[in-house]
Amino acid sequence: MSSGNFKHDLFSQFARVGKALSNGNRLELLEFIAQAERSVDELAQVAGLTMANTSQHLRVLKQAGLVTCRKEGLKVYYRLSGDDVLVLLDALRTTAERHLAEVKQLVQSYLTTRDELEPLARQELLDRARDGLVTVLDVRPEEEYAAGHVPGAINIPLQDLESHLADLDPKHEVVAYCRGPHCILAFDAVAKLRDKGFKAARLEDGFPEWRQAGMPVETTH
Amino acid sequence: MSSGNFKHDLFSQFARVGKALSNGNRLELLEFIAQAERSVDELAQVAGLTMANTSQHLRVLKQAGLVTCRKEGLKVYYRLSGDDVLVLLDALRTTAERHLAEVKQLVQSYLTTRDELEPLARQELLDRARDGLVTVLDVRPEEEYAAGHVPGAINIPLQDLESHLADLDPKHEVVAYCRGPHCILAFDAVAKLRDKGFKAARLEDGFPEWRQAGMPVETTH
DNA sequence: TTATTACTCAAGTGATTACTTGAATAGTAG
DNA sequence: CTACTATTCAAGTAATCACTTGAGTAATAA
Repeated sequence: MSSGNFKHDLFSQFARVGKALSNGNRLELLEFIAQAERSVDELAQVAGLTMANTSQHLRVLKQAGLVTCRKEGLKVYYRLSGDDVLVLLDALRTTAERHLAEVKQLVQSYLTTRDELEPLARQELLDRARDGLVTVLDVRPEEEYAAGHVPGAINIPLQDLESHLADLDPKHEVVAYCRGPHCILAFDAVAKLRDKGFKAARLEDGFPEWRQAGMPVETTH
Repeated sequence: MSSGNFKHDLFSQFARVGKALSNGNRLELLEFIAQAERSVDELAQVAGLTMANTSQHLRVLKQAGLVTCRKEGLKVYYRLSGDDVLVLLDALRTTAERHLAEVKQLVQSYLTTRDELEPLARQELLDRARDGLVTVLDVRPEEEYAAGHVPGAINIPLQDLESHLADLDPKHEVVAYCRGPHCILAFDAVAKLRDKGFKAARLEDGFPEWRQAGMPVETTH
């Protein structure tokens, strides 16, 4: 009978996945990997970690089965090992947001100082874009945009926004999006645009969620 | 601009939830709490931990926003803080099962030694039960059964199964279920029944998943 | 009142984790 | 071949974690 070992072993295995999610830097790496395949030094740079440290975090994620990697030339590219990992990350964010007062407050205070407009829902964005009422703005880096973006969206990475304001029609409302509901790129973009007199809003969440929801996706060939 | 702190703080908060999921004992407690409200010593007993240790684990789960508690008389009852926690646990299990060879192997070897029959899907169970073709057997303890069970299911806790075999119709197939896809009660029950010559199978997962899927639920008044 | 129960808190210990530093490996370029 | 780049490995340290022990706190019972 017993089976106490089976149970114990099983929960220990589940805990390995939990452990992989138990560190802020690893979660940041995961969110970044969720956008597209990433090399180790890209990841190290964006998360502000050393190569060695990043490599170790990636090893943990890999051993937990959350990411896989392939080697191409000198570089090693990491990606999520499946869509279920996106679901898991989303569940984690959702739970954190619903039950942790600290997260609510953090997002709240950031939103009110940066973005007084309510974020826009996905379907609403598609409708307004189809009617030519809004300009959809993808503020992610070029490679991410190329890997897949919201149909009709134009790509101006955040750091280029200031010098490309002329490309935008001041009469149209601008809807910015980036990597996810907690990616700060879109917040910053909206802040900058509103500062320059544009009417700007954020998409309710980011591109991975858009794709996940089964909305249409355009790629650059 | 900056906002590096916002991002960092946000991921740290998310990691708090991950940390809560990073220990096997805590996951076991969570799965047990997912069934119904539980007192601390019930939880300590089932997980084989000391009271103090259990209490500390529960504090971690509470601070991560995964459970809440209420005091009634001497006892403190813990429960999940929302359905989104069930979703999170399910995502964790799913990811672990899909990507961790160890889990696959563990479940596989356990299934093949204990349960040669394939588990039964939810809707299929309802259909067959409605037609009177199967006996649905809830092998969880009485209190859990009372808190909610599959309509028409009879309750025989695992330890009473041997002495209550006469209550079961040998002509009917028996479908057993318990707390979840990895709860060992149903495995053991099926093993015992098949040992006694019954035709027995497991429900594909357990009662929380049944409830979660919006299937009908019966309670004992 | 004292005793008992159910639980939490606090201090201590060994194990694990995150990160750093420096060396090792593998693939590419000259 | 050597030089260089991207990555991993290995060793060390400070911080954190899991668990134990023993004391402390409410709520109930005698």
